[in-house]
Amino acid sequence: MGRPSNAVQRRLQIVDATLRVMARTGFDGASVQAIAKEAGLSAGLLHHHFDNKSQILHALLDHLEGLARARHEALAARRRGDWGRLEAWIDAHLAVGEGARPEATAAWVWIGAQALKDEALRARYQAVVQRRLDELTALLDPVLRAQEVRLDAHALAVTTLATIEGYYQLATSTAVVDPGSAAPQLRRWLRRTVGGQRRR
Amino acid sequence: MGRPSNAVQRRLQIVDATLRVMARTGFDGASVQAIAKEAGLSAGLLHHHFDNKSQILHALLDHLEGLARARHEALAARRRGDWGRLEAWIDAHLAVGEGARPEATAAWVWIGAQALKDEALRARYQAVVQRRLDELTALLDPVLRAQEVRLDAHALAVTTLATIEGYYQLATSTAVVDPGSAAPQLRRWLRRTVGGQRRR
Amino acid sequence: MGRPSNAVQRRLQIVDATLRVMARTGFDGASVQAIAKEAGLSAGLLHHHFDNKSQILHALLDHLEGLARARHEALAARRRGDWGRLEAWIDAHLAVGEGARPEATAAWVWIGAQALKDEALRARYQAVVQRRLDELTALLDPVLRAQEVRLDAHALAVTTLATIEGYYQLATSTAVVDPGSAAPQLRRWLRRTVGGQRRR
Amino acid sequence: MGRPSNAVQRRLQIVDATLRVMARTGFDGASVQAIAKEAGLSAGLLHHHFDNKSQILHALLDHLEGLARARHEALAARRRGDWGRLEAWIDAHLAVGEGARPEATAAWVWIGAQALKDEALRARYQAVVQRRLDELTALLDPVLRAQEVRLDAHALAVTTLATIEGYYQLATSTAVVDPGSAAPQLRRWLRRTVGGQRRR
DNA sequence: GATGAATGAGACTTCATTCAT
DNA sequence: AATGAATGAAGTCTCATTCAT
Repeated sequence: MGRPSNAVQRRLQIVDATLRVMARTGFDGASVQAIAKEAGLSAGLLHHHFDNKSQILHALLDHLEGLARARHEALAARRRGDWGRLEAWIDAHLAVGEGARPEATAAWVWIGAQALKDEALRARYQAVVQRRLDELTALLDPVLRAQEVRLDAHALAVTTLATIEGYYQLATSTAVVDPGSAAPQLRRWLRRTVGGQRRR
Repeated sequence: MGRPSNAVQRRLQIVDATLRVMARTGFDGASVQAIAKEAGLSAGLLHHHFDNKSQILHALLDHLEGLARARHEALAARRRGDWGRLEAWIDAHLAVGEGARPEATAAWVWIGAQALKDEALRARYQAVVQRRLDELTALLDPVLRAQEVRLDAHALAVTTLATIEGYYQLATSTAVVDPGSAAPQLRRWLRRTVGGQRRR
Repeated sequence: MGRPSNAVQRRLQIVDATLRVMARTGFDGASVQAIAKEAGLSAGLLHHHFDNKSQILHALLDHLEGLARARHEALAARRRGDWGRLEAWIDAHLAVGEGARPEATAAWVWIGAQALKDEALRARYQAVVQRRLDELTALLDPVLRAQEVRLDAHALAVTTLATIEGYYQLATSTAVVDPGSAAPQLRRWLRRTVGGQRRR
Repeated sequence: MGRPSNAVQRRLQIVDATLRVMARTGFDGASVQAIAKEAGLSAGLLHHHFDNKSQILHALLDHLEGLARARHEALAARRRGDWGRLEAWIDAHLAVGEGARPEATAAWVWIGAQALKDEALRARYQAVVQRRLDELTALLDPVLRAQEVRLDAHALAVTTLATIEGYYQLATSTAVVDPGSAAPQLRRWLRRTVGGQRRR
């Protein structure tokens, strides 16, 4: 009885439009009107599905985390060993090519920027970052142990994540970074760092 | 003969107020009125000294570059050798403590964000990044040569700069990074990377 | 033969929800969506049972008049004599306690306010006021005659009704009126006014 | 130096436009746009002089109190004796004619209505009502004493004020009250109440 | 140089109402 | 009868910018 709900699909449609608009025109350009237009919907409808604009960003943040997770799982399925799993994670978060969404990088940077002003968003953003840090630490730890390298896995994870975030930033706002080279470069550096003295 | 011009001082006053406002409330909060209030001036006066808001950001970008340059020169004066100069550069851009301005970090992130929308700003932002990249490459090159390490100095500079930018981002929007540990951590990593096989 | 109509019950349900919402959040808060939520119905259904929002107010006006009438009848049944009937009427419209609905007072004030904007509502509101005035005049007249007081019953009715409306207003928007004292106070004043010279 | 401020005059202009709009179209019609149009100003300018719409109502409330006070003082100057002062107060708040502003009545009613939703406004509204109550009590007290009438001046003041408020309400929303007769009627009633037994 | 009034566009949001199901 | 999606107009407010003084 009654009209069937299409809320889930519509919300995804709105979030995806936000992703595209943000990648194209930054956060300033991502007005509710602009998002509505990109999604082919009326501005009023966006408020039927989200309480306010901030909620759309929250949903986008979840969406981005989901995209990264999905990509990681797809890539991890093909790799074996501690090194393989670590590289799969890095490729999932940094590499271009199959399954990558360039818009996601820009959107992620904008959300990070907006997180300062929006307290609730900041809390969620920080949680995602923390989660990534934990994942990375867990992946680095066995590698370090196997190589008998005396390095703090957590500290290395922070630096690695910073590098990834920095690549995002530079790739979004400048042309000094070749997107395709980021992942190989980081993999090389990590291998060198971790394995550098393995034969000592 | 009229009153003496105080334009230079006023411009600096405005730029510095922008720096503080941006660090506190992000780009969204940095309205012309808010900047004027922070500077203790009227909003109209800001447009007397700058054509438009974007010009204030341009000036702030220059100001930030100047701050970093000044800090670098101060630190470099005390260091000797290729390693010393490289570490001085890193400390100038990343370390806390003497001469560091925490607000500059946040403002830099916001300017990077705004650069996407504002084409002219993006060009200048990119130029600054390029300049830093060149400086860093020039500092890394002799070190790599001395250690007889076969690494592309430019590629290493990109990764290093990305790490620095990423630290900025993480420090501004989250609490997962301890600001004090960023510079030592990066120095350690670099030494390991560059010097790792120096004894081979 | 189709399902039996529940229109009457639904309309009452909607009107009663409006009464509660209005008492709680004023006319501003009484959006169609808010009323629907309070009633546990969908907003669309409200327009199935009422042509538009104004019609709900019309129905609420009728409902409020019905409530007062019912209360009056209940109270009048226990009283005898001209004085008794007059006091029953006053208690029905002003007294707290048994059968009184505090929400009705606030809702009545809001409807009076809205009546200015909504022409059709104003006509009905005015009709209700006129009816009350007539009732009050008819009740005052025999009392005045019996006391051989030379007062215009209609003029006295207007003032009395104004006092009642004023009590509503003050009780709704301020705390300067003790709701429980309004009816006794008005009764006392009336007795004094009407009976003041009865022994002349 | 700099442009001279016309803020006081502009604020008054805005408040007065609000008074007129409210009297004509009620609170619903008193949108910021409508007020701006009535005042012949842009909507943006209203927010230059008032933080938000609610502040305009606050100022209007003050303005209305000022109007009543001014009228009272003008009328009181011509009257002598306890009775004279009491009647001057009543005429100031209720009578039509010289110095009376019919719009003020309607605006006062709307502000009372809006006070329920707006907590800060309610506090001020209540303060004004309380002040009037105190004034009225102070005026009634000597009259009651002189007549050796055993009546509680405060209770009588509440009822009198309620009657006045009720007249406002009825005059604003209905046509059952002849505005010109309100003040004489109330004076007559008061004289009867207070003086009824003076010759006992 | 400096102030503060003034504007107009555009931001987010709410809401009564309509319509497909 | 009932739901919930959908719309479009209108609401309040912010803001970069211009202009009179």
